[in-house]
Amino acid sequence: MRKGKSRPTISDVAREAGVSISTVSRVMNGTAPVADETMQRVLDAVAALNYTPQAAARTLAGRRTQTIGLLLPEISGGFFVPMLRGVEATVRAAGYDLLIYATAHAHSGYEPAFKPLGEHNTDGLLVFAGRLDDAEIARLYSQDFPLVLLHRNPPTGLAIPYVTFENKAGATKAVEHLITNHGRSRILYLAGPRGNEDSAWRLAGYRQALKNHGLAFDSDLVVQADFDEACAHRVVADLLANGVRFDAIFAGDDESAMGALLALRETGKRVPDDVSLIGFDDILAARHIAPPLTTVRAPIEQAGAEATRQLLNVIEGNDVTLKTLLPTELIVRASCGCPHTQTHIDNPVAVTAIAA
Amino acid sequence: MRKGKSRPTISDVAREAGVSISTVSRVMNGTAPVADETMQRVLDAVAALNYTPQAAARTLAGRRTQTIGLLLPEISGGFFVPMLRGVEATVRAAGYDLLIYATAHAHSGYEPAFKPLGEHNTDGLLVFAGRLDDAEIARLYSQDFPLVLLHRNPPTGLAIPYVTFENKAGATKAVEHLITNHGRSRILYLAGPRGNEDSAWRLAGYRQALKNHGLAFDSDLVVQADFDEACAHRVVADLLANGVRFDAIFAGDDESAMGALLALRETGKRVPDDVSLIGFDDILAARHIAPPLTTVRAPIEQAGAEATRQLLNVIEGNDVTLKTLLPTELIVRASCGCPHTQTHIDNPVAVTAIAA
DNA sequence: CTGAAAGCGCTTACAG
DNA sequence: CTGAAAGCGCTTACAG
Repeated sequence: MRKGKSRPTISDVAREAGVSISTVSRVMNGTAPVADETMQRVLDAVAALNYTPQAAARTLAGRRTQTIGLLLPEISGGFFVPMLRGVEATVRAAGYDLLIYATAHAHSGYEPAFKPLGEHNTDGLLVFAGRLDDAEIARLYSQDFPLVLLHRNPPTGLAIPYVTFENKAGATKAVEHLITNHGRSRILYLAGPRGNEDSAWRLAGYRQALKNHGLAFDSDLVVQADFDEACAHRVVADLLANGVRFDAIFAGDDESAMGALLALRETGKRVPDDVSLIGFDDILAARHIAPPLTTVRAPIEQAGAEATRQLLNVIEGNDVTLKTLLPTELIVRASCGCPHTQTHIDNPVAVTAIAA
Repeated sequence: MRKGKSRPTISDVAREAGVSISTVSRVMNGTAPVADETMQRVLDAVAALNYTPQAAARTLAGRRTQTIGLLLPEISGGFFVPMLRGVEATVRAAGYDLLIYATAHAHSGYEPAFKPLGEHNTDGLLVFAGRLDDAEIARLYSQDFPLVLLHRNPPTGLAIPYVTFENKAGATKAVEHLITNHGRSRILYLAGPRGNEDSAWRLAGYRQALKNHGLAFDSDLVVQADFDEACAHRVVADLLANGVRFDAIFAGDDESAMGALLALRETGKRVPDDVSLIGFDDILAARHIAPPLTTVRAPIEQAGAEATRQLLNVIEGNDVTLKTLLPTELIVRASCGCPHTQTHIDNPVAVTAIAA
């Protein structure tokens, strides 16, 4: 808006068509029956003036923004992209707009005057993990403001829908593969950021696998790598320098797996001969690195789409699924030690059940 | 908005503070002097009621949306992510909101009722390449609607700012490196999508390099790979199957370079021994593939940021730079045939000037 | 420094 | 099927 040879309004269209603005509104929205001939006159006027209703006026009068907000910690990497795509496509398909706010720049000196996304500019909010504290979530919830959480549980007592992956099962499969198929026993776990629920469940799966096979849990083999390549690189290099011994790495996500791979290579360790490596997520890059990364595939884009669908259900008063756990599956490539000749793009080998 | 125990409005705050709504508006916006004591009362009321001004009402009354729209062909890959991040950060830093519309799903049966992004819901639009046809661009321009183009020239005669890379210079450097340092002479060029201006300039740079070194241009060595990994994979595989001979590939972007690499590997060609490979962009994955990809680094994130800055200039009536060409530089890794021991993450070797 | 009033461009009962 | 009118929650001259 602003500037410009002042845009046509609903009144201009009404005048041009010789009807009231109520009628124009009705044909624009299909909100009540209109005589064919009248409708045609309005449509012609709309076309002649190139009229588009102004969003703010519709929102104010109609009490709905028709937009959904997405609160993200950042825009980057193999994870947020498919998630964002899943959200965007679903939002659009439902006829809503998408407002996004990412805060990689949270500490860049910029402080927004008001909350960037909220009741004042959206009909509902998709909140990624730790992007909103419990108090604010509780406040919005108490106002009946539609919310869906991604990759975190709601604060206790609040019936807010959330969607995440089958993290524990996926992690268990991965670690059991390392133990059973490759005889590994000293397996490093590269954890995500402190407080990250996905990482906590993956750790639980890791411990479950050890237990299933009678291996002791050694807390020295759990180190924090923040789901970050550079951090994982540093951490694994340190471990190696300090002589910590391990024969496999289960990385909490693929980004940290890639950092670990670099550190191993720099230290002269061979993957998978000396150290087996498995990641989590199956980001695009996973199949392109050398060796191709064995990893637990997580349906990231679907998570974004499903969360959006639930949010739309809340907004539109439909039935809601409070808890959605999306399945994961082990994708076996070469970094674990399995033979891997497959280089074709679209045909990863999926192993859903692990042979004993 | 919607639902909820009806949110507090400016009138509620005014009543609570014992002032008029004009005064509340003034302290919310700092738009006129207000007595200290009055201001404090208002601030207290705002805090007590947890008041946030409603965006739609501000827009309608103030005639500005305070939001910027971004029109994208898709959300994916190594390219759109950094661009989106550059845009988002800059938009936020200026106190605007960001509305994004991506159309990977253009043909998914969904047809928006109105234009998704435009004068009705944004103060200005960032338009990626072919996302808007010339007619619509001309119409918006004729309405004085703020626009900035990314990776395309404005239609002739229209003074619309645009930002892109120094594509030709970068391509020339890359191809000359292949010729001079590695003695290559039959160099394949993997072009981008039809009509893509970046690709056209990269082709121009490729031809320039051939010319500089007295090599003939062979149109058989220019094939379209759509800046797409799968497409490049297929196209290069076909060429190889048909016995087309070449000793190097200059890929129009890194994604197609990765596809080419797969095809070469499947056919038993060694990179770089049999075929040298250079890409364009320097996406994150470039350094992780094997061999690490030599490529022309393009400042993608800065392009997004700079375009946003120019758009803000237009919106706010400041001076504008009509044409912004961001510099590129050759990043030498191993896929071209150069020795490459560097595996550290943050230290690619930059070659700005090519030794003769 | 402060308030009353008009107006931004729509939607939605309410009448007919 | 159609129109007149109220109202959504703000901003911004205009007066004082």
